[in-house]
Amino acid sequence: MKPTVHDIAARAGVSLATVDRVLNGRPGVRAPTREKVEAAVAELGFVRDVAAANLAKSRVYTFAFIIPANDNSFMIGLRGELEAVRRWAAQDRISIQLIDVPAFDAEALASALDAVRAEQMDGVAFVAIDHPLVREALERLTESGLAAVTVVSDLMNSSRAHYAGIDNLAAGRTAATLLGRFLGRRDGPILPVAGSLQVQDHRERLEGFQSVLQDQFPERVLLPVVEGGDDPVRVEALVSQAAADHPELAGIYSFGAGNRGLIRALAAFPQGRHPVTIAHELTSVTRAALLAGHIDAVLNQDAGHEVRSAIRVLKAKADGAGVVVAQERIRIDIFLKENLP
Amino acid sequence: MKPTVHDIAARAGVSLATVDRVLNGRPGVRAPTREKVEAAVAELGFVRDVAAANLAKSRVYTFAFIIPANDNSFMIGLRGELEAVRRWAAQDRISIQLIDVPAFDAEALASALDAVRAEQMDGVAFVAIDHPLVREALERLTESGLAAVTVVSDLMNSSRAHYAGIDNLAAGRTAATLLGRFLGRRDGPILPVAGSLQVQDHRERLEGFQSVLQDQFPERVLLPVVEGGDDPVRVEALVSQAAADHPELAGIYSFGAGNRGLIRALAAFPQGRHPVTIAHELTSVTRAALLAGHIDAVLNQDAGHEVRSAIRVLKAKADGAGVVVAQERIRIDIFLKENLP
DNA sequence: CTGTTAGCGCATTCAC
DNA sequence: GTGAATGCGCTAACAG
Repeated sequence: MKPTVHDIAARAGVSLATVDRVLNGRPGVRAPTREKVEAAVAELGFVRDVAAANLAKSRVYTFAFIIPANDNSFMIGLRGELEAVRRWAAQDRISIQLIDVPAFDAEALASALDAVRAEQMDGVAFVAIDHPLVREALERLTESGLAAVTVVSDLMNSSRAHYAGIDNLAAGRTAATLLGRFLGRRDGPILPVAGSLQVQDHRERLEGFQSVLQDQFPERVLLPVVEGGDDPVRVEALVSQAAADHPELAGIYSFGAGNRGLIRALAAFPQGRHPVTIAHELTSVTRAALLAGHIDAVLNQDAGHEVRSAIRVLKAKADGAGVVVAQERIRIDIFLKENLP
Repeated sequence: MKPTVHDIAARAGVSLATVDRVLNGRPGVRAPTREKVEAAVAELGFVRDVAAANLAKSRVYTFAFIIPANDNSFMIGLRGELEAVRRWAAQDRISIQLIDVPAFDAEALASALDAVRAEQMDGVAFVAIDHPLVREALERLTESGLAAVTVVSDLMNSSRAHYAGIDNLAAGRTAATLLGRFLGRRDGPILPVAGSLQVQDHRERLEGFQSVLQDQFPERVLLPVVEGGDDPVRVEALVSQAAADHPELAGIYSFGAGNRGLIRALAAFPQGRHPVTIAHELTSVTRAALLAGHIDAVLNQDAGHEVRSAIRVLKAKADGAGVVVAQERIRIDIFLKENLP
């Protein structure tokens, strides 16, 4: 049988209350007593039963998710996953509060973080924006003992406990390899379509893409990157324009949102002159395009996995427990028509 | 506050014991009393606190994993994942027993299943072999109220509660698309290398592969499949032989184990005549080969995910709870050099 | 058939 | 500083 607090108390010759004080690092125990208890814990290999502890405390974990009020399919999907996970999480006594902030608004994000700090929650997950205001708010947060994890977009060299998202540099590199190899000997330039180069993720994807292209496919011409602002209408216009300017257009790497516009532009290409296209995020739009043959591959980050991972990590931090590292690594999923879920 | 058994008892005008009897479907309650309790449960929206219940019962979930004593890297990795998950699972009061059976031995598997049944465990996960003896043992198992899930290899139209593994037909189709597109206009036949066509998984992969190849790349010649028996030595000999017989060999799809032999054979190819190669399962061998450029893509099933998924499903069944469906779907991972974890 | 009671492993008042 | 007692939500004897 696993040792309990009773066993520890007996072994150390003290009462339950004292054991509890030591275990939870509370004051009011003389050093020699504390050492006796710690020795007993080590000798018996005691590990506290978190479930029982939570029951006794009637503990409810309260986590906040700060999500940009962005209306693209990916963010909508993320919200959906969060909602779906809520009931599942409730069974584990964890309650999740969803906080909306305007998209791309560092100031709003920073004050949302401060608000969370004021509410004394157990942890917070947020889609990061790399901005001094956000960084400062994050530091304040972690200094108050709150666990913070970034989701989808990271904040390097900060005090966040974890990042639940993909390596965007690697994603760009993957796209380049796939596109280069799918194109084979087919001539023609490649058009990179960003959402916004203001965003760290997109910059990283582009950087990875360019680097592999130069390295592995040096003869391939890369057109100047265009920014669609994650807006279908603008994306459609930009792609159509590029098609007109470069009749030989052979490939497209779309690494922002607004893929609805991309698909519309692609549908206008003449048969057989269809550029090889790779896009990001599996949504109803990209899924349909993949099946229809308009898109050749989709790189995806699993929003559900990201949400669940963030919660697991937050809970582990709150319990002072460890995580299964491999389980928390978010993969760069490659979807072709054939391996669609 | 969430309602507790006390609230139900008060609302229904009965005692805790009676509530408990109804909740757990135990006999000894008159129909009208039972209905009163059920009404109270429904009205208050009561859901029982599984953690508290387990604490009261001192419940320990006991699950068995029946794994073939196969010494290929994938199975070794699977064992490793199982081991890694054990400590994590122990925190949730779940104990996992690992049972070895000789590989490809239906009779041994069937008696292992019977042994598990005799031991009154809570659930069992096993790598299935499609054989009448196994099917019968499985039926006996589930009829005794045990939950069973298949891992890696499924048993269709059986009473298993869940399959934690990939769609092998889709995997074969994915391989064909990737290989066909990577080859582009390069001439030459493709060699399919199986482990054993006795195994359902391998048959399915081949079937999917052939079907897409005929459909999408009808001009491509597919050589007769060779069976390496998951043995590196035999695989090396077979691939070398094929290379000698077909100097123009352009592609290889290896969908069994023994990839160490495949890599050795590939290393002997002259520069620039290297066939485009796709293999299964990311191991230290295939990872190194991917990085070295000997292999072009690896299709993978995440053994850690499969193990954790099997455990989650088994636990959910034992609790009579539901699962997050999307979380339990095992993806066909595509790994290129660029998106290696 | 139904109710009372004592715990599961831990945390938290309150006395001493 | 330390200890005894009570309860978290639920189950499982044992009575009645």
